Amino acid sequence: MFLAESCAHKQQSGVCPDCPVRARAICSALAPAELEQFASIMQTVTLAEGEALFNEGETGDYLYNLTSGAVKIYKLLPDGRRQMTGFLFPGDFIGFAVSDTYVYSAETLSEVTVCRFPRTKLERMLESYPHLHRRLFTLASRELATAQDQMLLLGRKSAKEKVASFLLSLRERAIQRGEDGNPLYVPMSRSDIADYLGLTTETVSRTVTQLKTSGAIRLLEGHRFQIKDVGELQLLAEGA
Amino acid sequence: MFLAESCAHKQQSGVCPDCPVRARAICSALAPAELEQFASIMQTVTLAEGEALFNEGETGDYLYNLTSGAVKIYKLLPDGRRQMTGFLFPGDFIGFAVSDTYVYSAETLSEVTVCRFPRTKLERMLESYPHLHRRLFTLASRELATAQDQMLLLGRKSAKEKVASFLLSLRERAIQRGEDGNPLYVPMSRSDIADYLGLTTETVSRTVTQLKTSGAIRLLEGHRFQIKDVGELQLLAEGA
DNA sequence: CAAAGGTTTTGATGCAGATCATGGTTTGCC
DNA sequence: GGCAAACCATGATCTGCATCAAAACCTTTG
Repeated sequence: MFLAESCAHKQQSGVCPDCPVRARAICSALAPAELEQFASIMQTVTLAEGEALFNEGETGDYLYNLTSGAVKIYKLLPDGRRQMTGFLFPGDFIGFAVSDTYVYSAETLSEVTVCRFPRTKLERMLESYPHLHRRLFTLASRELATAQDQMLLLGRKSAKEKVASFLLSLRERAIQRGEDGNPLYVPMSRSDIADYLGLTTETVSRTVTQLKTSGAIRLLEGHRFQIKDVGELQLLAEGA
Repeated sequence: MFLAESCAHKQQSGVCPDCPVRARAICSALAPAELEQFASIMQTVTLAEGEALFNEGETGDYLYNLTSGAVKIYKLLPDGRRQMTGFLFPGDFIGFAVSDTYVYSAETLSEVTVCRFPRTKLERMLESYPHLHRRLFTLASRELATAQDQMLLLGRKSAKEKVASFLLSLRERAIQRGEDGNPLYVPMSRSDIADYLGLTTETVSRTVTQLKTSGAIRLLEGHRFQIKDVGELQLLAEGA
């Protein structure tokens, strides 16, 4: 059991354009014949901007792997207050359910394509490939670490620090996906960002204007941010 | 491969008093002979209140399983602001490192005993028991779900909602460990609670007083809270 | 291209919780 | 017993961000 010949991967996450199962996390650990097995239970689905993949509380029938576009996941309070818990990009998994229902809602930020796996079938199949759980564990641990960073941000950072940290972490992830991250594509609205950072749209807007005025960033056409001074942002992100 | 005869578990987490390896998450999936293997690389360590298990940034040489007492884990900003990312109780694992260094600090809240596993040895051994990764994945997924709840709390709840939610979740976990959860043992200081909830000690103190005055709770001797009205707290926790 | 509806920006005002300050209580230590 | 060091509670004041309001801008559609 080692890397499939058909597809020499350097990363454990991301999108693999060649394999029938597009997720590096899975396909880099399987032989071509095994891959076919997984591909056989999977469907490729395309969704328009603003569509829901699923809502919190629904039975978690499917697990998704995002292959293009971006997705937001969030939780709601009964009175409608919303907290984004993450933004997902190509290569990310969506909808691993601890219980039998989804614990958050997921909605597209752009047109997206996903690989959709029926949960029970997938879990049954995973039984036969126990080493894949190691990959999944690694992915979950990594997500947990970023969740902890986000707690630090939400609990202890100022508005300016939050926005600076947000832009830097988006950039970081873009770079990890192999993009150059500058200009940075920011597909989410002010209100999405606000709900991610525990702020209001007004405060996000004001803070972005401040960063623009101070010369750290510049807004370009089509949801793109040019980061003019990374060092400046890094200072702002941790309090300067 | 099924449950070890020596030890019939109902839960996937918690402390197993009978097994050499005290963690249910591990021992419930292993045969007695396999258990011995794990026990052979493990040390049982006792720590006094206020001692550090490790600090953020240090090389992650050990993984711990808590068998008695309580532990706090937290992250710091350069200027000393602190965010608690979790409180850990018997049965919980501490120190799974994504990178080769710890991504948070861990410190005891009381006298604790832990099982200490050298990380590289443990990882080498886990290679031979791939099905254990499934357990670990489940544990990590569960932690991720509580991290998301905590993000909702930090980003979108008021001080009163935060404190009420905190008490309820402590109670919940005490019950899951088999305690009755009322009166509730709260081993952490006001300042620890504040740093967990993204508040100041003063605000925590005032809010607790409010809950006391409104009759929802009562303070007892020895860090114990009597919860007089669970329903009231549940209403407060989500905004009422 | 005008009307309509959404999103972003900007300004004025308000307030929840931070900050600052003080005293009380408990704990440990010489 | 006395003194320092934590911890907790509570009052007075301040402030960063929320809220409220409205204008500017952008997108869609008839």
